[in-house]
Amino acid sequence: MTSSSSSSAPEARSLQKGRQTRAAILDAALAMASHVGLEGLSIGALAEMMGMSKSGVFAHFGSREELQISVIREYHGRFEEEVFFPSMRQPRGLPRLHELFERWIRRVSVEIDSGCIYISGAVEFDDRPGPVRDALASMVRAWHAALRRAIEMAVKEGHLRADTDATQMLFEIHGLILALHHDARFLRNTGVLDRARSAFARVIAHYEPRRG
Amino acid sequence: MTSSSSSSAPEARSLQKGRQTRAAILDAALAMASHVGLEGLSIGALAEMMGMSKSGVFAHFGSREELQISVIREYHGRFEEEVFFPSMRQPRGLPRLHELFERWIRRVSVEIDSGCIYISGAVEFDDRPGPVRDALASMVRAWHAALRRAIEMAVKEGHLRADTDATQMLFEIHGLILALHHDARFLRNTGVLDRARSAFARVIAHYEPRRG
DNA sequence: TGCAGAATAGAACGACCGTTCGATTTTGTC
DNA sequence: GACAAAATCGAACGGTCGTTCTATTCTGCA
Repeated sequence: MTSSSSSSAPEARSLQKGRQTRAAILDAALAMASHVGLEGLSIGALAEMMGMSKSGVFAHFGSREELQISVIREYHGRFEEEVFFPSMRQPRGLPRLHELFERWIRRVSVEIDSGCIYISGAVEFDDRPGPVRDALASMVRAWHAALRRAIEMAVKEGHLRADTDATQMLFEIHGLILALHHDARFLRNTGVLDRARSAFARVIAHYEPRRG
Repeated sequence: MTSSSSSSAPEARSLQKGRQTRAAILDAALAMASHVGLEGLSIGALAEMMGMSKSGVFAHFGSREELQISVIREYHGRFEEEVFFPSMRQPRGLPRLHELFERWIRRVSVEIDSGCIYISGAVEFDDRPGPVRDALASMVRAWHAALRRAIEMAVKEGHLRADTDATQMLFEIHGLILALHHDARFLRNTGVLDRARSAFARVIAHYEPRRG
């Protein structure tokens, strides 16, 4: 990989080799799942994609179900890192809420290779109880709770009306994301990003304190 | 099979037997697909559910893909019959639009055994070109076009502002349906039907002519 | 450098998949 | 009731699936 210096010692040795390949597998699995869904994940196909044997891949997870859950956790981590954490650097209230939404819609519609597993997974595991569904649901709920807190903060800051129903507002905003995902990814409509943005502005405006 | 009267003539003979069983299979397939998705449809499982052989089921469709498309068409027909046609009996404009929405949200959230294939299929076939996706997309688009017409009629009737962007409004309403589907079926939240209703009322109010 | 243990390969398993084909049963018609 | 056609069955096919084993290779530490 690299020829730096005379020392042949592996540069990145802080992790065992296993952790590294596990991370690489997870990376491929995430890309795969965003295309064919969590249920479409196949250890064989993953192995071929990685250039290793099925059992080699399998050994890192112990079961297909555990692989699916690991993929969900991985997605959750990236989602936090790309959407949640950066938005926390914005001031409380509307600025932060706006940043959350903007990063969210980009994540959902723009990054082509990384379709939203929260959304596709929700549909796939509608009617299928089990640990995968539980993991998925708990993370979606965590994300929704974070959004609700951001809304409630905006209320406390006086950016939104005091009688704002945060859950109701979240419901409406979430709907915009889902419509964006649907129209952009399935119908392949153009201009939907701006539709989502202007609808978001309307929702915000409705919950803003009476002005003028 | 039956001992009624001296005539052994089959009571319901207007259809060949084949059509009847095909319809019965389609019925079971629709129920199955709404639980496990169009991709989860399995001819073997369907055969067992019907009490017949795999090849017997298979012969009615010729391929799995054709079965999936038939299921989509069947769903489309039912959707028209339960949502679209009855709503056309309402007067043009807001009454009709309201009826369309009300029947739509019931279809999506209430009828447990008949989850919306439009929604689950859209996610499943996000990234999978082919005839199944095409069939699904064309029917979703037809349904959206019908809704857009209903909105435009409401504009013409003077129930909505003349400068209403019908596509934008449709986007927002569709989002409410998707949020309802998500929260009701995946998160199993309660009270979401009323959330959708009140959000719908808000959307309508926003596009209504300035009053007072 | 050697050695324990981790990592990977490879083959095999039973199960299910969609599909094909020929045999068999059932149906509708004269 | 006979006969052609339609409907259904049953077995088999090649393929993929997740999973389990037993070897083998590689890695990291003494």
